[in-house]
Amino acid sequence: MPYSAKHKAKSRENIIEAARILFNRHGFGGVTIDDVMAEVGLTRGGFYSHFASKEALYDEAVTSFLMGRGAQWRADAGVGAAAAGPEMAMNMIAGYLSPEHLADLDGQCPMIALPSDVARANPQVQAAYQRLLEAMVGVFETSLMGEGDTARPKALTLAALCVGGMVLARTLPDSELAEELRVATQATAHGLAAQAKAN
Amino acid sequence: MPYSAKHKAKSRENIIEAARILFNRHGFGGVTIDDVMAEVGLTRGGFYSHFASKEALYDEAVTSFLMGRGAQWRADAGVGAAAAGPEMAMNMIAGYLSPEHLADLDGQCPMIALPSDVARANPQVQAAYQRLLEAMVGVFETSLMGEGDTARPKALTLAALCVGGMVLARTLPDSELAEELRVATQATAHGLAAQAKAN
DNA sequence: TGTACATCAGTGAACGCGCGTTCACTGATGTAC
DNA sequence: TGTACATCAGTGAACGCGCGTTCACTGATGTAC
Repeated sequence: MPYSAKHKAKSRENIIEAARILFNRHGFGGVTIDDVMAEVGLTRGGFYSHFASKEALYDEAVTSFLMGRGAQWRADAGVGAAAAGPEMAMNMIAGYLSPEHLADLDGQCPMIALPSDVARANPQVQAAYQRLLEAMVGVFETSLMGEGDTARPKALTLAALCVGGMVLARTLPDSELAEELRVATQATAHGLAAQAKAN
Repeated sequence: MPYSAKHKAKSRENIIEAARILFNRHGFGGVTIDDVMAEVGLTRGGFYSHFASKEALYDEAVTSFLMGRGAQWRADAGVGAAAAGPEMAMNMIAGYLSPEHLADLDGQCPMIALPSDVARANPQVQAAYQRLLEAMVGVFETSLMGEGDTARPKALTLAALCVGGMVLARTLPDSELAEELRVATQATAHGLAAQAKAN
């Protein structure tokens, strides 16, 4: 048998990683198969021995964020740690609405980079996107569990604030206004997460 | 002179109106010049006697929302009325995060439909988008003026909540989750807008 | 150890289609007389 | 009032390019003997 067993799997991973970054930067329509393959040092033709179509790659790229960097974020925030509390939500908000995340075009969360693309993509891609949101909401909900009935709606609201703030900040050409928006959104989100259970 | 003076202007308006709706539904890349012209009963070739390019049309379509339906919304919310107060913000939130707006693919605010398109469009389009946001923030800020220092950041946060909630709800394939998100976001936004100045 | 071989990841030319844009032309309209 | 005319909004064929996808081929690799 030619090539080691892992050779092709490695190429596949490289392609997905390159795709995730390029899609984040330029959107689905702004990236060509050529772009992706060139990025990993391969040529156009080989693509279809790895993926059925460009859309299939898109799906994989979104999912890879959830499993990779997204999982890292959740771990950093304290998910899975023995004592889950409001500080888990606080950590997530601090990271998601951070200046670093706003500046990180390559590594950013696809929920920020791709919403209008996804709204018109096939159901598989939309499902991958929804899993991203559910993971985020899940972190908030777990973190705020002590609040009882208000935990769930508050978790959803925090997700909308995080994503909404970043989407708008990313889209605005005026970077001062973008930063003002990021700061205001972050402060409010922190406030909501820290609010006493009495609410 | 052939044709009445208003004939061409009317065609131009029709094209922009059709474009606004189609772009809202399908995004920039999902709409062709043919689609737009066919919608108003004209043919492809005539387009370029009205607009320099597809991107120029995109710009006009976003701006037309601001001037048309967007202005209507602001008036409905009470902008320009003698007594501007928190209820103006409440009205805006009620309308923006309403089930009707969520369902209205054609008439929706372009900030919801097009964020990732715009983030990669030319500066002129981005500027048009920013004016949309500034109009919305302006309404909130005016409405909350009584709060002093907190009015501005709160206005920005409310805009992020409104747009973020709708963007996510629109993107989710699970309509129950989408509705849950819309309701939670709306409730929080209402709460923030109504909060005592003491905050 | 060295050589022939089978496999298959990757190559790159070609295909086909869609779409933004151009352009020579048409025909409906209002005006001049 | 009626007719010739100039204008220009709109027509539709054609162009050119990009890009997703296909396919016959290549050559690097590990195995068999």
